[in-house]
Amino acid sequence: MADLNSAQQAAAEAGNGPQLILAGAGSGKTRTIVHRIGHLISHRGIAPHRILAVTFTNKAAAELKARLSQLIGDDGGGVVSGTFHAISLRLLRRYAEALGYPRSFQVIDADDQKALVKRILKQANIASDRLHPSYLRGWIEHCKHAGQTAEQAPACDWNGVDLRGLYHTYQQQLREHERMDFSDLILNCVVLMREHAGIAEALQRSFDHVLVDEYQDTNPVQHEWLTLLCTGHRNLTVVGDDDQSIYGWRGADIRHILEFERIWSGAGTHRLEENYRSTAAILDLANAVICKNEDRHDKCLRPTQEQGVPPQWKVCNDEYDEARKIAVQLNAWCDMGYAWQEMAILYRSNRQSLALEQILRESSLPYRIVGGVGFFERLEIKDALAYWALLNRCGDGLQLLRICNRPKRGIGTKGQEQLAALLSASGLRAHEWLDVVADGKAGGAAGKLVPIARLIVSLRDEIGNMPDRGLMELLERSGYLQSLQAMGEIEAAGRIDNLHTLQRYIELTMEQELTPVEFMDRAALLQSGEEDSRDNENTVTLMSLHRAKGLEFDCVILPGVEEGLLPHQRSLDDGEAGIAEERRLLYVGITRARRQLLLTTARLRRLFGETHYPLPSRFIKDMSPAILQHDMPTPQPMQDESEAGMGIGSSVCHPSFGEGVITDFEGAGDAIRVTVQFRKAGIKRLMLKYAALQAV
DNA sequence: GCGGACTCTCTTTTT
DNA sequence: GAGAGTCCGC
Repeated sequence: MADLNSAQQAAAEAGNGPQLILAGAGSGKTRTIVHRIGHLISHRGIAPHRILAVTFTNKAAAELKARLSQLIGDDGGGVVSGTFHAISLRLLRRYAEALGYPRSFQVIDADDQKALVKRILKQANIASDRLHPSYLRGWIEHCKHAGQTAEQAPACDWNGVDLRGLYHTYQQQLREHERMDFSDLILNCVVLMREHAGIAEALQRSFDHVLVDEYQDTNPVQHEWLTLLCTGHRNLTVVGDDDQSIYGWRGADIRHILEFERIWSGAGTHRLEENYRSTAAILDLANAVICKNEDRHDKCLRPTQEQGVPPQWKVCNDEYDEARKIAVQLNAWCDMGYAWQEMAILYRSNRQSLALEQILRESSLPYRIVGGVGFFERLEIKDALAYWALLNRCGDGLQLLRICNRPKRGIGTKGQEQLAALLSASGLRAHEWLDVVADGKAGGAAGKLVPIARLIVSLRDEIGNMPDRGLMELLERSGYLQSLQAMGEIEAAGRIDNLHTLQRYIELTMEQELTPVEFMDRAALLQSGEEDSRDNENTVTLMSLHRAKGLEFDCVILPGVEEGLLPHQRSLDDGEAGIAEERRLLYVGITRARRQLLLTTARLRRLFGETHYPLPSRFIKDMSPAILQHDMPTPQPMQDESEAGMGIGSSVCHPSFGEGVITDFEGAGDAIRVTVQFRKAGIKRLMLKYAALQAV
């Protein structure tokens, strides 16, 4: 406890009952939560396995475990910790049968989920311009986040389509495939507790204390999950920062943290406002941005570090110019003695990584991109896992259909439909049915599967009880590896490389004596790169702002601080709430930085083959040049600035060119010539005297 | 059923 | 501008 300041200590030692810990960015949140767990164990005599610690990401869960082992040793002493999804899945494995699912059900990933929704719409003869698959998927997700099953969902008519009915069909199909989607993991846990008092009581009795990290990002169904679990002892400790709530689109409701004290009567509240991470200059900027938001717990980050150098804002010509300026800055930081791994580029949209990647590669700067297509989402990995699951007697129909024609075995759409029907009629699990196929007794299109079925069945005998064996042989002898070659040599080499990585991963994981089903769970829940060995490599990190939550770097660059990108175009539809969340996103980005911070804006940005002329983000206005150094060629104010209310960065309106922003000027008096970046008309240089510009 | 060429869409963030 | 979807001839 000696490591803690008084606020942290009070939070860590707080007594029973609901506790709200409002922890600003960089205020030692994880340290406090770890010490609270340590305190519960060593001072209050709570058994470690009766403490449940919930996080949102696998990375945060791993971090928590590591810090716990550091503090109390012994592998964290048996504290139960994991993401909402991982813990839910663990519970469902035990109780799935109460929901009418076999215990061996699998998780469906985003890709297969999308394909399923499409198939349902096709079967129902609904064209995508009438109801878009992604809209339906989104609507169903939305219901699930709100805790509504297909029966409880509100009736909703969309262009004459009954959405609730389709939700129902979707759930039926999932059930037929013995699959749950990500949201089901949480919702089904809640349903389990709602409908089975016995199970609910058993779960409530399993834990004495529940702690939740990043509480600002809980959605209603997660809230109910916690409520059901903590009914009785009410020992719920939540840690979070309403200013960092950035998952509204995933159903997160910021009111859970704003109104915690009302929802949980008698709750203790603790505020951690001392920031140990960033320089005072960076915190000034962060505070200036976030204090403009209205619905928030009133608090302010207090610096403990030195003043530091002022953050900078650079305006660039286009995304390539931006990337080049970024490369120059990274090199400059390197010369100052910062390591590459202490630098990060955090963007709003993953698409922004394209130009950055290109320029960084040309500049021979070491970088790595976090995010994008995850390891377990790759085509060859999904194929291989499908083979592996069938080999290890846990593969389902979706997996059989996935590999039935890879490599080509002459089974097209019709053949696959027939296979699905045959499998369903057999009443067997897909992996069991393979035995029938191998005997040549399945008939129809299954005839084409006889060789592969025989291969699998014979390999099963060979590997016996060793799930880490046989995969590569199966891929080789089935002709799968050969079929990859059709993609071209280089591409195939990369994919085969991935398959070897998978093989190593299987061997490594199987040392922990997991069952094949448990292994598949891990693959389903694990995001790529999170626990990658590449974490240790000395490279600049590129990732989305969302992914950066919870991380910190000495040097941070936030590219694309523009209208349309930050705030994002799509967020504007949500009005004030949308803008507020975008502002928090910028706040999260700023507070990732310890020492150095650079914001950039491009005057021209090409997106989807179209050219845009974005204006600087509205948030720039909240960061005065006193706290954000504007990097402009001529930083003096214009003579008539006070009179016309204009200067560099001012938004203006022109009678024919429309809206724009002043990016530069030259000359003086009547001869002032301004450079204006118009939203639609592009860059124009105009005589201020005659241009009839109006300040907006 | 397959493969090639063509068209068309769809572009925020993730467990 | 790329990836997915569709059509068509073999």
